[in-house]
Amino acid sequence: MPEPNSSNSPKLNKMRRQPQQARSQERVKQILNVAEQLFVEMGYESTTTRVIASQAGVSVGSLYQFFPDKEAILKALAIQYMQTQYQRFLDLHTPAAVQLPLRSYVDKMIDVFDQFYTDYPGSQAIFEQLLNTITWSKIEKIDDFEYQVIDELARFFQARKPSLSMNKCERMAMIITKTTTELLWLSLSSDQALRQDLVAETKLLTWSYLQQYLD
Amino acid sequence: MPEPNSSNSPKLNKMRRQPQQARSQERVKQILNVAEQLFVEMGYESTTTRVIASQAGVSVGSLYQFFPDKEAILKALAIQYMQTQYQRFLDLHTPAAVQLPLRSYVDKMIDVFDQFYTDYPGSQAIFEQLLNTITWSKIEKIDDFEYQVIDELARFFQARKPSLSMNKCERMAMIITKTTTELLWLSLSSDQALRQDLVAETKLLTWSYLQQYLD
DNA sequence: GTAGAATCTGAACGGTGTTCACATTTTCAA
DNA sequence: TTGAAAATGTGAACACCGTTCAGATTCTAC
Repeated sequence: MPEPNSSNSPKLNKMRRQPQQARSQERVKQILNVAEQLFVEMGYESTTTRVIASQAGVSVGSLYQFFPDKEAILKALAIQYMQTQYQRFLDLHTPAAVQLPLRSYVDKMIDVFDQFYTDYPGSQAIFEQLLNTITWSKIEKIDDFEYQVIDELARFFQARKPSLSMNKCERMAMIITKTTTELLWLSLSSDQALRQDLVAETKLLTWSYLQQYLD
Repeated sequence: MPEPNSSNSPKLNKMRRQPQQARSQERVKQILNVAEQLFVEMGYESTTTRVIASQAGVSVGSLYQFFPDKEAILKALAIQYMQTQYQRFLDLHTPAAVQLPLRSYVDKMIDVFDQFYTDYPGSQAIFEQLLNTITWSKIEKIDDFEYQVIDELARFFQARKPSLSMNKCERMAMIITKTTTELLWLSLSSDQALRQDLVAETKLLTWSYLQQYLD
């Protein structure tokens, strides 16, 4: 059977063929490392597959053995970052967090995302390139992560105030996720002074809105 | 002198050569009409300059006589929409508006933008394509419009509460502009029920935040 | 009517992402 | 150890894109 996964592997067809030998896996890492550096330095569009391959010490053909197209490389990088970002968000939601004053929780939550971008400076460029590139309709896995964040946030809201319907909680979570994401991105391309100010305003905005329902 | 405007015309170099004959002006309109339809139907990337030209009954060379590159066509369409959007926003800021209760003003302002997207359904797709395409750094004219909106809004805030510093007003305006833009875009790709809900929540969010400073 | 400027044309250019027939390397049963 | 099958690697070739430009065509004005 020369077909590893014909066309019905909904979760792992990022890669054309799963690398089965240690050598291949090392090459995939090399490609991702080189690609990230090039994407950040020169931008996605200006980075050609030929250059990625040559810098990684690999032929173009090999590159296309692991990734179905150029976009898949960018996606793979973005997904790595999104996974760690989501994990940090999950870690925040301890049972104790439900008891926190609303304002304290909001501050901590915004700080988690702000800190993530500080700890992984490359993620900003990768996310940016991804949004500018992808055809937007159907990003499959990509906004899957955003939906997970919204869902987790909604559950947290309901734990705080059980009288609210799950539907309402999801709307609130959607609003908060979208606005904070947008504002924190804006803060990333600002100088230090404006950045701190924007983070503070984001907290105030989020708290003002949530106060209308929770508390 | 075969050079109409060498390189120092900062405001009108969207077009390579200003059409001087009636025939040319008609062709430019044709190109813009055809391009808008194709961009909306098939997306910016999938629409080739060859197809735009042929559908408009024009050669590729002619197309490049009016527009320096493919992106300029998309920009020209977007700028048309942004101008009318900005005008509607300006019309809202009558002297009487300063006296309105905060909640009423917020409702009206959000409605202006929501109504704009309803009246010009094509604008959504054009804006979307633009954001996905443009290299982000330096969009010149594009976020010039956003800055004008922010500036106008900041002046309005200070007229409402003169004790606030202009700096603070600008920060508030920036926050409001970014968040409402994001949320209204989200509402556009939602079904009727969710859309109305999102517009209502956007108003609540905006009002909750502004209340902290104004009032 | 005609010189000269404006305009139009589409084959040609340089560059891109992607493929594929073939060469090379690894695996593993005999 | 061996050798054939499977996995992997290669880069010239392909299809297509945005863009240019030398030459043909049309318009303007005297």
